[in-house]
Amino acid sequence: MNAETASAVTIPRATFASIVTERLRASIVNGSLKPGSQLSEVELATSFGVSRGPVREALQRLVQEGLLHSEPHRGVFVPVLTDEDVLDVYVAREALESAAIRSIISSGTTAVASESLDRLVTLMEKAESAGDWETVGNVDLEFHVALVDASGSPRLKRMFGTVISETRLCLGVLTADDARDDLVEEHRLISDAMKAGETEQALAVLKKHFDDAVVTLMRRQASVDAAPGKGVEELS
Amino acid sequence: MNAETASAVTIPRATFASIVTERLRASIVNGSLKPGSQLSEVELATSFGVSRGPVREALQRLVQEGLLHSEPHRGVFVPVLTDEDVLDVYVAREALESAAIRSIISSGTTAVASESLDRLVTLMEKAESAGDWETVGNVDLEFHVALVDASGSPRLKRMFGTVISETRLCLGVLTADDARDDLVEEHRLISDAMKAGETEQALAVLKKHFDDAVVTLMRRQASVDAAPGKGVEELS
DNA sequence: CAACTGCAATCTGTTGACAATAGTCACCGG
DNA sequence: CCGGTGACTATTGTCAACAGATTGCAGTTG
Repeated sequence: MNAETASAVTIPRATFASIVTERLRASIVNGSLKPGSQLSEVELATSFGVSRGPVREALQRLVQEGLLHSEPHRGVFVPVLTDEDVLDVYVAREALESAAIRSIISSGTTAVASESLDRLVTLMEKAESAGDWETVGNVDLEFHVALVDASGSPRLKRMFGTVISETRLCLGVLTADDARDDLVEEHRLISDAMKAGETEQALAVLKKHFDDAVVTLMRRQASVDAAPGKGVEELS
Repeated sequence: MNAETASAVTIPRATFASIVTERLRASIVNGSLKPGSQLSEVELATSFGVSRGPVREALQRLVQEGLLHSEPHRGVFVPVLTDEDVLDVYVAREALESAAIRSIISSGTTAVASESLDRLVTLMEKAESAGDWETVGNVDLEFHVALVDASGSPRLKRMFGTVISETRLCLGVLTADDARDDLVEEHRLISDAMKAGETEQALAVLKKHFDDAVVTLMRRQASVDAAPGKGVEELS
């Protein structure tokens, strides 16, 4: 990460706009930028050491990705995800990933897909037995990205990129609390079902996988809401 | 069009960027801007009578919609859709619209969905009997947009917006040549199947609908390729 | 005659400043 | 005490100019 940043500063073969976009996206999904907080163009511009132009471009991109919310003449804000949003993210994921599974199996490229998928599941299992839940969470997402990648559809992949970012947004970091017993196993089941050409079986496991994730997130969100949260603008 | 321009000059209630975006989008989907051609920022700016800022913003929006292709430090181009692209667009559409159908039926909001869907099908049938193929094509797309809208999923809707734009891009204007006998009827079948709660039936018709569209587009593309086309850069 | 190197033109990327709109807040009057 | 009106401020929309990069051409050299 350091090397990338350093080379970016010295030799911006990538544009400032794309750099700012990446940095902002990372800050949003890893939680550095708290949901609900406002992002000022001038503030970001000075903090990044660039002009408003690239910042403006980056903000616009992220708004269209759904990672930021823009209120005209008010400002852009980090979105606060409601229960409906969480549900909706998983509706979108199911749509995309189901299509990917169908596409992979029907096109007969299951073998190459399973190879990378299995590798990731093995990684997950290792991280799980090591109790490294953060890695489990990251590899989890990698698995699903690899799944959609394997479909070979640029558009599925493109759309999934934004949705997976939103997933990260509402996921934060995975902790031991969120880990279900069958979280890792479900990935193995999906990969195996695909390998066996059992389309319906794979889709069923995927759906269960998402349903479980949603209830876990809902429950966590409920506990956060119940807690005397750090209201940003309540008692100012 | 004149009125819009005039009001825009005097009272820009909409921003220049959004105006340029609309105009460009229209030019792209209706074919005024030939695929493969480069769009110069300064050229567009002068032709629209605005600065490069708004033009740049408009171009960026369209790039993210998939209606334009950007090569860093090179410029933005109107994409040339290959057969794989056409296929991929319909893979993406099937993913999204299938999910929409499932979501609508399972959430029991089929009644309200069918109402607007039926209305559009009726419009299509009228246009068809009038031989107005352009209207048939437009209402066709409206039908599918309404279908995804009815799912009530903001993310499905957002993703579909870009894909439907790409569909327009590879569709151009519908002519009598492209019109299949069962084109309009299939929409009625989808709506009816949904109304009856026949999920699998609706999905099957949708798939056939897309498969037919793809072969039609492929055939047309093949004929275009075969024709001694106006190669833009071949014989310079 | 072909290939390589250097230059120039043209485009994008970026900047800083200006202008206008909308939201906010304080003040005044009823 | 409450409502309206005014100015103020923050943010966005827009512009013209500058800088960096890429492409194509021309001149030169093997």
